[in-house]
Amino acid sequence: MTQDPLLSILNDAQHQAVTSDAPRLLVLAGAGSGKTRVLVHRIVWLIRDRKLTPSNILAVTFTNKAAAEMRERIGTLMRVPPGAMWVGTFHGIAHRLLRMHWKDAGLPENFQILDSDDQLRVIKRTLKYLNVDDSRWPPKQVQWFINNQKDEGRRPEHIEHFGDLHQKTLIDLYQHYQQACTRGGMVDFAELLLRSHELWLKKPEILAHYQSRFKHVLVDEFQDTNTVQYAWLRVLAGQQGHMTIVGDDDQSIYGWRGAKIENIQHFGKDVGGAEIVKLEQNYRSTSTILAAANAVITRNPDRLGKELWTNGEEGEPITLYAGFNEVDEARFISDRIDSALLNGKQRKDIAILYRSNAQSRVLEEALLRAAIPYRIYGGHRFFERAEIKNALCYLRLLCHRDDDAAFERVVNVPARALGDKSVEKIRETARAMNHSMWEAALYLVNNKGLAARAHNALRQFLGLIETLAQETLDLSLGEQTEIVVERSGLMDLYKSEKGEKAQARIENLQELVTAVRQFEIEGEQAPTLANFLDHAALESGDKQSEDADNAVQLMTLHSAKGLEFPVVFLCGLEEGMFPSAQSKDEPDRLAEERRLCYVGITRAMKKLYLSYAESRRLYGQEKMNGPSRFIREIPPTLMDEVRIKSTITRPVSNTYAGNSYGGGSGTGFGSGSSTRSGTTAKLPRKKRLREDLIDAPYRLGQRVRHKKFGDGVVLDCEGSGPNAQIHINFADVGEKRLVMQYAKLEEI
DNA sequence: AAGATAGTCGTTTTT
DNA sequence: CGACTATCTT
Repeated sequence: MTQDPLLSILNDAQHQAVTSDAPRLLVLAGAGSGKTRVLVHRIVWLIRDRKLTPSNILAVTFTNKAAAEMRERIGTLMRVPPGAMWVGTFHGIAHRLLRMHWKDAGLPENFQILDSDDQLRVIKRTLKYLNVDDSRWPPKQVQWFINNQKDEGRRPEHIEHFGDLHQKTLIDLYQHYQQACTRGGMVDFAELLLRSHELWLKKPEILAHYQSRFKHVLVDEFQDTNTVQYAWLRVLAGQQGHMTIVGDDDQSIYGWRGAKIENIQHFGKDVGGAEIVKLEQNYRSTSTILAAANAVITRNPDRLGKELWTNGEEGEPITLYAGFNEVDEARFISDRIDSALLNGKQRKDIAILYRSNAQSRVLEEALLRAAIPYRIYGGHRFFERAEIKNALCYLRLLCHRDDDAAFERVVNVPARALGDKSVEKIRETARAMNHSMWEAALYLVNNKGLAARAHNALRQFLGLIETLAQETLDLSLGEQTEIVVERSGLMDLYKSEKGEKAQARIENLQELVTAVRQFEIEGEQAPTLANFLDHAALESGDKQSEDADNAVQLMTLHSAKGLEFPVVFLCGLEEGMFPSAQSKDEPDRLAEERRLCYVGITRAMKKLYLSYAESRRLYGQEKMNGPSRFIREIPPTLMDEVRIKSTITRPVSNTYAGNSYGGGSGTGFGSGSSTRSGTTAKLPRKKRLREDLIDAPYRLGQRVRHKKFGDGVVLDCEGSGPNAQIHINFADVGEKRLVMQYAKLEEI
């Protein structure tokens, strides 16, 4: 019994959670408490000991990454891939249901998924059509409104406007937007969920089928569920179905996008009693880090209540640094990273976390100057990049001519003399005919409804799509994509442009072909183009070379959720930054900021650094915000405050400032003239270290020794071979340019 | 039909 | 301040 691989490795709480027979189980899983393990083991236990079949189980997550991990771990533990088990994201599962029951859901068989970019375009068009002033109703806000309503399960007819013109207009826009979607057979992300919820309500026999199939529903990150998601789950589980929900109210950080922390807070009451298991033993962090996390989060009201503990070591104290300004703060961080690397830490073991993306800039510059390779999370994902979306829109048109969003996007890309007025004409005609733009375009071409130039251009475009569709009919997906990328003219378009950007676009298009081929290989039996397009829409593609490159990780606190790093720098801890200015005066929002801080602290395994800048340049103005209240909430006994006096004098130049910092906290301003940002060399923002590494005789950041100049760090390499110029920052004499063949450098 | 330029705005992100 | 957009200009 003790050798049972399923249960023997679990602690008591985990064991209880895995083997509970309660029809409603709430697992309150603290950070680093083994929640995925519990989910995975519970699923396997249900199959083995409660004789469920894989098809009786539905496991829901938020991200594709989490779903993939769970699926894989279940497979490993069961030794067979759990084929019939549904493991996926809310959206993925909703999508699957809608594909299977499209008719009952009131959708066309070939409906397309609209990503937020497409959605915004459709909304802009709707605004134009209704002649709505886009300064009073900014498209982004309209989008937010629509998605919000959908997340709350509301259709336009459910919303009251109480005679308010603004609200009335929003509802109008929602309605017309929805009509546009219907006309083009388009379904946005929120619609996937709302539709499948409506499917449950509208078709009891379908609901009954799934209720009897899914005897057990398990949900991960339950604190992030919104209203529709929760309603959908509740209806599906019904009276009979078992529910296991796993989550942590203290890690609810997505309230601003519709997540309802109440879902987890009131779950027990809501379902008429649930067994609650708390996973409080933490396997990730030192007790010092946990004590800090507990101290912060305990200030929040209305918690379900949980306190992390560990059997592990106390570890090092937390280091707190008060930067003189944001540049100084960044320099401190890059310097400490440098030492950590010297002490044998891997770059990928180190993360810098911040509240908002704008903060990454200074950090990047400091890392670049210190020649430390880094990687920034965020920005556009693979399938969202403009060139990829253009290619995808051509593919979309191939399988669905009526996809207006796709039509509009590429009808004049590459430019083929179809100006705004021609497109407007097509749009109007479509509107009048109550048909898609494709139909309208056909009509216009057949009836000579356009000026000669536009007429020819449009005819050519329509012909191109038809030809491509026919000629690639029997080809593999990969070949099809390759041909579309070529013949659409997209490849030539980017080839004619110059610069790194265009080069990257060409490479991305090539990578798209690779991605399609990969999809073909991995997918079950001969996937169709439509399958791939769904995949592209639903998985915007992590395609960011994963942890292949060993680099310091920079990301927002939100993106860091779920991850862990041996060394964490949590920076920008100032009032107004973190907690953000917009949140600090509203209790609920402040509480969410505090949870975000809790999330940040609990990412650290061994060593945590906290830092802030006494003065920060923000929007072109110097601000003195003062240290974040979150710092004060951590017991001082857990922290060491670094106060390095500016003692080292160095030659005045624009070189890296080495080990001298501006004054510590309490020191007046202006005392550290050496750290003024004006002396900072301007570094090209887009230049990433990884690209510079190619063919360089030395790795950037490589430590080298020179007979005369002593030890230094390689900053840059120009050229290769014996005449290559090596740019080195020497500890003693500052920056030097040396020629490879004479330098006689020794690697250290 | 692309390029300059004025104007705006300024958390957090997944699907 | 600087990134992004919308509008104007050539």
